[in-house]
Amino acid sequence: MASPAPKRRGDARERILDVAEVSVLEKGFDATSIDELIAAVGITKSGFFYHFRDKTELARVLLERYIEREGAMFDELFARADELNEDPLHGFLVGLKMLAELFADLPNGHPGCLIAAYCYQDRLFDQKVRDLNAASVILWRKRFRTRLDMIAARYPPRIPVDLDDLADMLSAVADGGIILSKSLKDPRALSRQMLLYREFVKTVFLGT
Amino acid sequence: MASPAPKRRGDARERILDVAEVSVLEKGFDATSIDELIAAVGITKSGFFYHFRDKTELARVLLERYIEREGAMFDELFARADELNEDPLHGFLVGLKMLAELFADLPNGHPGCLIAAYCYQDRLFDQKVRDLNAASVILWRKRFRTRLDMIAARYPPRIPVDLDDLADMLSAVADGGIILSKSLKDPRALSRQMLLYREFVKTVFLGT
DNA sequence: GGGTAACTTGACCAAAGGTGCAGTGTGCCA
DNA sequence: TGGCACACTGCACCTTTGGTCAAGTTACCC
Repeated sequence: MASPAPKRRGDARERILDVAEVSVLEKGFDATSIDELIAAVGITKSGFFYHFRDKTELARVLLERYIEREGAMFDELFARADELNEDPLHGFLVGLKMLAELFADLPNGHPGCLIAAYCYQDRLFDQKVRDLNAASVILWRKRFRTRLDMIAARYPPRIPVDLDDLADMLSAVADGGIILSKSLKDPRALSRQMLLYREFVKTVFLGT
Repeated sequence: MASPAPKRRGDARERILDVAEVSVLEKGFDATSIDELIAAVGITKSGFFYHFRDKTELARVLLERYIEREGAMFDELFARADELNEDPLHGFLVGLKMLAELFADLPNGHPGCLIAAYCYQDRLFDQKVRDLNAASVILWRKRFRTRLDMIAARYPPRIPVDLDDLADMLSAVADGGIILSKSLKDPRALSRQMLLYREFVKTVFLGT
């Protein structure tokens, strides 16, 4: 077990979010009770409502934090991969391999994608949260589409694919791979799917 | 709106399952209240507990029904595709195209995959349900792996891929595509991802 | 030493899952 | 025609959970 809730004053809000995120990914948002969160964090119910107007606000803040954090992580990873490579294709391929290794090294498997969890609990959230969700998917598409454009400029695609779709496919394979890994309780499944996507990208731009 | 719950005697159980499935895919299992289900079906709470020991049993029966129904649907679709083609590769490619068209023609988009929904609510269910979930993923793998083996026997792969992984990728792209479609509220995203997977399969066995 | 952020205490409410059990109407089989 | 079983209804009651309200306390910063 982890340390027994040291009750550091002042960071309760962040700790609520940490505990809530794990719980939402394991049980869903509705099943994540406020009582459970405050017990884990070591505050009272009133303390919770001091930080969040209601459970809806928790959902929104949770998603905002997730989008920002994961976006930064991906940007950083692919920026590092680019530093090691002049060529945009090889930079992307190295990035995908690093991503696969990162996923493979998670000891308990990937904890899950909040975007995916939320879209299967759509009706629980308000329009603001749903819009945030959709916007983040578009953001992922743009993120990778930019890279694919740079690659396509140097390596004309050997297979006719829409680059928006190919960009979306990274998200799809990640989300699908997480579901495989979670269902099978096999952390490696996600990593293997990422490498398969990498193989596809390689083939699109370099051929067989 | 649909017809106003005709209250046909004797089929309440099946109608509970129908309503529950939609609700679970939109709100999650915990947020799907028994009160809501019995109101939609037009029976009492006691009526519900006559059919299901508890909510856990509803979850199990729901998943069993889903696995059986979707499995039969896929088998039928690919069997039809095979009838039109002597060649296993072309049969599979035709099947994938039919699948993409099927997805594109769903007026309100794909309702969602219960396997995916359940794996993001894992801790809500008992071991029996979790095992059922994992077994169904293995079953999907076997289903497509058998086809890929027949294809590989005639068309040696041009790209080094593990055929189990390539079989799993269909599930992954389907689940990931559903998440894309749901998040973006764009029913076509799933269909496009399916066609991209089809392009990959084609390239693996035929080259560029 | 005063103010404010970050909480606590405790009372209360409605909705939801769940239990227990007696009763009822409808169709089918002998 | 009788009777039995299936598919429910009706009602009383319990606990947990989200949420509200008002008033008080504690630590830290200026």
